[in-house]
Amino acid sequence: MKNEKETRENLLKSAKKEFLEKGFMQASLRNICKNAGVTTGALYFFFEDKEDLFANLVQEPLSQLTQLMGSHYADESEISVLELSTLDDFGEGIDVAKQVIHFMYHYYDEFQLILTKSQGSRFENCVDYFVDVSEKHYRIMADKIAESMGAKTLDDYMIHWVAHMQIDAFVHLLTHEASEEKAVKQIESIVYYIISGWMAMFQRKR
Amino acid sequence: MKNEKETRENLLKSAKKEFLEKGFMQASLRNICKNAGVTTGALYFFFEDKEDLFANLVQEPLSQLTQLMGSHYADESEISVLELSTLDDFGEGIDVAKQVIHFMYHYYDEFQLILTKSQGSRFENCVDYFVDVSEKHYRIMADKIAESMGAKTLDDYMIHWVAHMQIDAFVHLLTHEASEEKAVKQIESIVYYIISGWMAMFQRKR
Amino acid sequence: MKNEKETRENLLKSAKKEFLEKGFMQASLRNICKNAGVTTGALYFFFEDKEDLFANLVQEPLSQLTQLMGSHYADESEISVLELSTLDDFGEGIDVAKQVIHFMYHYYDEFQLILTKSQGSRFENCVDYFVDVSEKHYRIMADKIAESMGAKTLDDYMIHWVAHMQIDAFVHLLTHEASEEKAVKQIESIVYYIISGWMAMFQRKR
Amino acid sequence: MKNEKETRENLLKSAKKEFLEKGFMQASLRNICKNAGVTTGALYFFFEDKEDLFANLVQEPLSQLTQLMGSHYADESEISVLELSTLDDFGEGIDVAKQVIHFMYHYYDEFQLILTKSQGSRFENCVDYFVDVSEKHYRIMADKIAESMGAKTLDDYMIHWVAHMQIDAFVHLLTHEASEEKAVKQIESIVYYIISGWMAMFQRKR
DNA sequence: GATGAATGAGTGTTCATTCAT
DNA sequence: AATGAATGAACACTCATTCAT
Repeated sequence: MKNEKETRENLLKSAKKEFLEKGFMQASLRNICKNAGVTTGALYFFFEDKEDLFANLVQEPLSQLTQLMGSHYADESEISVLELSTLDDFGEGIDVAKQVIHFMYHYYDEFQLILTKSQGSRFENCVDYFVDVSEKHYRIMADKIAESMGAKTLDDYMIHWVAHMQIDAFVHLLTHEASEEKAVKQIESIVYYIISGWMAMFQRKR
Repeated sequence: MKNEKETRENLLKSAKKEFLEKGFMQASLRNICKNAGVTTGALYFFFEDKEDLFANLVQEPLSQLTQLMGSHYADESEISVLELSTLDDFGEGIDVAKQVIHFMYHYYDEFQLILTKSQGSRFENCVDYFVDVSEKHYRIMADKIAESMGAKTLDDYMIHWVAHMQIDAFVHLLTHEASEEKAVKQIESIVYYIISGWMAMFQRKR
Repeated sequence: MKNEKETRENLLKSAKKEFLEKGFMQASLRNICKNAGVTTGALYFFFEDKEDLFANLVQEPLSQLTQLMGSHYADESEISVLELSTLDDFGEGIDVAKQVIHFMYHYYDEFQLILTKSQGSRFENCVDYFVDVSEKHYRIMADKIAESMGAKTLDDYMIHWVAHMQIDAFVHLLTHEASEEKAVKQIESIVYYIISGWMAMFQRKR
Repeated sequence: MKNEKETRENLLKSAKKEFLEKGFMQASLRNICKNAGVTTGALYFFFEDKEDLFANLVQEPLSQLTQLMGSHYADESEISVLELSTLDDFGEGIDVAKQVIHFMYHYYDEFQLILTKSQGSRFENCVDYFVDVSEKHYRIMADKIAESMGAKTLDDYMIHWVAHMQIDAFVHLLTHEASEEKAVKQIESIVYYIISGWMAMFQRKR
C-alpha cells in the first residue's frame, strides 16, 4: 500500500514544482522525472502526455470551483432586484467571495498553476470560462436593474469587462497576497469598489 | 539592396506574424525566415538575436507610450484636489485615456505583442512598469483626497490593485475590441466606472 | 539493450576516431553519431555533452597516470643525494620512465587524445599539470644537489624548462614512435641525455 | 597616401589581436572586420581567405628566420670537428642562438602566432620545418663526431628528438619569458645543457 | 576599394515521446 | 510497474565566403 501509488504521487509533486517554477511550456519532463527519481518512461505509464500530467494536477480543484460558482449563480438567479440595488447590503456578495477565496487558497499551488502557469496547455484560457459564467450572470442582473430603475442597461462589452475585472480581482489576490487572511482582508474593499462602480453605471446621467 | 531594405521589412513583417501567432518563446526563427523568403543567416545580418528582432518590432511604440504616460502624470501632479473629488468632472481623465487608446490602436499589432505575446523576452514584465507608474500616481492622489475629505486613505494593496485594473482595462480593450472607434466608445464608461468605484472608497462609512 | 551496452561502446569508439582525426573542437557530434549508427539524441542519453564524451575516453587513463606519477615522486622524496649525483647510476629513473611508457602505450589512443587533441576541452592544459608536478620535484632535487656539491642551484626558469622538456620527451615518444618496444629502446638514451645535461649544470665553471 | 593602405593595415592589426586571443580556428573574421571598422567583404579584397590573412601576418618573419637559419647552417657545414667536441667552446652556438632570439623577439607577436596559435592553418606544423633543418645538421654533426671519437653515432630518433628539443627550447623561451633580455639571460644555460647532454651521448660506455 | 546583403551548411543541445523488455 | 534505450525533429545561432553594386 505504501509503495503502490507512491511513484505517481512523486511525479505529481515533482511536476507541480517544475510547472510552478517554469510554466507549462518551459517545464521539462526530463527534469520532472529526474526529481521524482524515475525514468521518463514511467511517466507515460501514469499519464498520457505532458498536458495530461498538468491536467491531473489542476482538473480536480478546477471542476470543484466550477461547481461552487455554478451553485452560487443558480441561487442568485432568483434574487430580488431590491437586494441588488442597495449599496449598503452587499453582504452576500462578500460571503460568496470569501468562500471562493477560501477554496482557492486551499488549493493555492493548483490555482497558481491554472491562473499563471498554464500558457501553452489547454488550460491557458480557462480563466475565460469563469469570465463567461460571470458574464451571463451580470447580463441578467444588469437587465433587471435597468428595468427596475428605468435606466438604460449596459452593453455587452461593459458586461464582459466587469465580469473579467471581477474574476481578475481574484487572480490578482491569489498572485499578490500569499496568505488567505490577508486576501480576506482585502476582498471586502474590492467588492465594495466593484459594486460601487457597477451601481454608478445605472445612475449615470448620460 | 534588392528593393531598398525590402528583406529587413519582410523579416519584420514575417516576424510580427509569427510572434502574434505563437508568442515570443514558441516562435520559430526558421519559420520567420522561410516566410520572409531568406535564409536564417540573413536574419542575423539585420538583427542580433531573437530578442533583438522582437525589440525592433516593439521598442519604438513602447518608448513613445512611456513618454506619453510620463508627460501626462507630470502634468497631473499639480492638479487641485477639488477637481479630483468631483465625479462630474472626469473629462480630463477621459481625454488622456482616449489619447492612449488612439496611440495603442495606431500600433495595434505592436501592443498586442507587448501586452500578450512577450513572455520569455525582456518585455514580458513591461505591463508591470505601467502599473508601477500608475500606482505611484494613485498613491499620491489617494493621500490628497483622503486628507481633503477627512477620510482614511487606501492601503497599498488597494492602490496597487486599482492601478493594475486600470492598466488592465486598456489591455482588455486592445485584445477584445478590434477597432479604435469601438474602443473609444467604451472607454468613457470604463473611466466612469473606475472613478466611481475610486471615489466610493473614500465615502465609505466603515 | 541491443547487445549489452553496445551503443555506448560504439559511440565511444566512433568518438575516439573523430577526436583523433579532428581534435576536440573540430570534431562533429553529428559525425560521431552517424558513424556509430545512432541519432544525436542517443548520445545525450549516455553523455552529458561533448566534453563529457571526451572525458569518458580520457579520464580513467589520466587519473591512473596521475596516481603513478604521484607515488613515484612520493618515494623519491627520501632519495639520498649520493644516488642523485652519480651519472652511472640512473637505473631507477629509467625504470620509472619505462613504467610510464608502458602505461601510456597501453592507452595509446587515449594519451594521444590528452596530449595532442584536447584543445578546447577542459583537458587542454593537463600536460601543464604534469610539468608542475615534475617541476616541484626538480626544484627540491636541484637545491639538494647544489648544497651537497657546493654549487649554485638552478634558477626557476631552468627548473621549469627541464621539467617541461622531460615531460615533452614522453609526449614526443608517444607521437613519434608507434610501438612501445621502439619507445622503450629510446628512453634509455633520452634519460641519459637529460641527466647528463642536468648534472653538467652543477659542474659548470661559470 | 595616408588612406591608401590604411584599411589593409587595420585589418592586419585587428587580425593579429584576434588570432592571438583565440587562435586560428576560433578566430572570427566577423570580429576582425568589425574591430577594423570595415565589412567582411572588404577583407576579401585584400586577402584570399582566412588562411591568407593569417599568412600575411606570419609569412615574412617566418621566411626571414628560415633564411637566418639556412645561412647559419650553411656556414657550419664546414666547421671543424675539433670545435664541436669541446664543451668549453660553445660560444658560437650561443651567438647564433642569441641572434635567433633577438629576431624572434623583434617579431614577438608573429612568432607567438606561428608557434602557439596556428592550429588549423597550414602553419600548424611549421615548427616541424625548423626541426627538419636542425635535424639534418645534427645528423651530419653526429656522424662526424662519432667518427672522430671512434664512438657509435646516434640513431635517427635521437637525432630527431635533440633537434626537436632544441627548437622547442626557443619556443619555450618565447612563450614563457616576455622580454628579450630575460630570454637572453637564459639561453646560455640552455645551450650549455643541450651541448652537455649531446656530448655525453658519445662518451657513453654502453 | 569597399559596402551591404545574403548564402547554406554547420554547430551543440534539448525536447516530448515511444517501446521492447 | 517501470527501465533503459533511442528517435527524429526542432532549436537559436555562427561561420567563412560570395558578389552585385
